[in-house]
Amino acid sequence: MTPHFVVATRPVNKPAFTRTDAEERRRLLIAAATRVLARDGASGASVRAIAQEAKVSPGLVTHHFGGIDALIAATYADVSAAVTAALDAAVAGAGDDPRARLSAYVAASFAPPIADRALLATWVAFWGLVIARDDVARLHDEQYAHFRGGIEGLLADCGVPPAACRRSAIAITALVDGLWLELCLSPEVFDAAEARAIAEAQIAALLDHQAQGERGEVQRD
Amino acid sequence: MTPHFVVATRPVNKPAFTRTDAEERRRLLIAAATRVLARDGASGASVRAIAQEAKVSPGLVTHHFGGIDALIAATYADVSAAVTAALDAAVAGAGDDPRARLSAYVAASFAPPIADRALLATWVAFWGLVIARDDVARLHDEQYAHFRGGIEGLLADCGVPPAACRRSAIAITALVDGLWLELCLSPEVFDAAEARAIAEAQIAALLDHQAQGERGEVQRD
DNA sequence: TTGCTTGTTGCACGATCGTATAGCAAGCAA
DNA sequence: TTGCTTGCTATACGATCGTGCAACAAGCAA
Repeated sequence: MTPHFVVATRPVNKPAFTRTDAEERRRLLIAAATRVLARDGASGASVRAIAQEAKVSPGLVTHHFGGIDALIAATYADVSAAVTAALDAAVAGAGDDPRARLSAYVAASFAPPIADRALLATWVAFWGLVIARDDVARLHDEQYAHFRGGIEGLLADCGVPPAACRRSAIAITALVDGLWLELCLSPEVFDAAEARAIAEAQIAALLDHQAQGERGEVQRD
Repeated sequence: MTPHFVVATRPVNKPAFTRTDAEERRRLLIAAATRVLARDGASGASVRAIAQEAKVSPGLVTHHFGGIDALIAATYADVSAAVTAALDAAVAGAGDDPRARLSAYVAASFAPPIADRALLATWVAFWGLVIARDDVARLHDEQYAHFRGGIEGLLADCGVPPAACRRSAIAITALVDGLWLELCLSPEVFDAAEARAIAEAQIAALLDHQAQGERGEVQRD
């Protein structure tokens, strides 16, 4: 017996969906992709999962981004910008003392929202794309150059001679990245405070060593 | 018109496949998984791709490992062991001077087969699993503890006081890992020789700084 | 109220995923 | 040669993947 009426699946006066400005919708999809990437990792970030997280139809991803790859790349750019903003804000709020600004940068690297297992999942997914795709590799190179440039500036303000800035910045970037990675992967080995102390000790050693080198007391390498 | 005979797809006297000892076959599958992981990354490491690389039927993966996850975990253990062996061999071949042994460790970290884009792809895939799965996370913790323990021993031989060994080892591990990661991700920014020089300069600064601290000249942190 | 623009839905398509299983056959033992 | 053990193949299954497309409808303009 077929019913002669259709059961309403929603209140008749409530819209089935809300139209949104294209750019705003893109932002919402990027935000959803960020959450899914953080929660389920790279393998879980499918078109359907992201669309469900954003409470929209899967077709919208193709419509606004042309494909899942472009959405992931846009998410990479967005997360990178958020990390940069968090680090810049920490440095800007540290006052005028160059050494304090450098310490603020390091401290922010090991504090939320940067030192976060969810952010690590996002970053690992991106590294996978950096290896596999040239366009994402270019995004990474730009971001890394930007990070290193920021450290170089902070080091120059601390009195590091220009000739040593580049290698010192690479060293500190690598140190912070390595500590950040292990802090997120195995939080029980050391905590954020110890990561910060380790980084500070290394930076102090680096600056002292360079100052001695300038005075001619020690000359290695 | 159906032919009255069947076309032979292979010489009648040649075996269609060769039987192999179970343990040996497991090794061959792990080797194939390593190659696929390095070539195509985590997303390309499917059962079918690995089986094709090993020139066997896909069913063999399930038969010998019970599932793709166990094969990937076994591959992780195998690659970790290979890295450990390469580092140990470099240290063992460096003679008796403690400082030279530490330098050999660092140099090996930035040379083949360790500093290799293919190995990075494998490692990134593993990190994704470390985040998603507890059993792989335990594998990682064991490996990291092993690496750090090795550095701690080398540092102790270099005269670093026991109380400082732990944090110094974490610092050097993070520094080398960070340099290794960026060296593999963006080989055009700096090369292996510069990575080695940067790491050596940091280690020199660390050891000098600690020696000064012991003599009471400087006391920070 | 009417019409138009376009953001959005919902479904279908082929490809590929991991896994289970029935049966074949390689190679050793007798 | 015969028989047996078991490594191995081949196939099928359901689930899920990314994408394309036609129709729908929300919301503004007139």
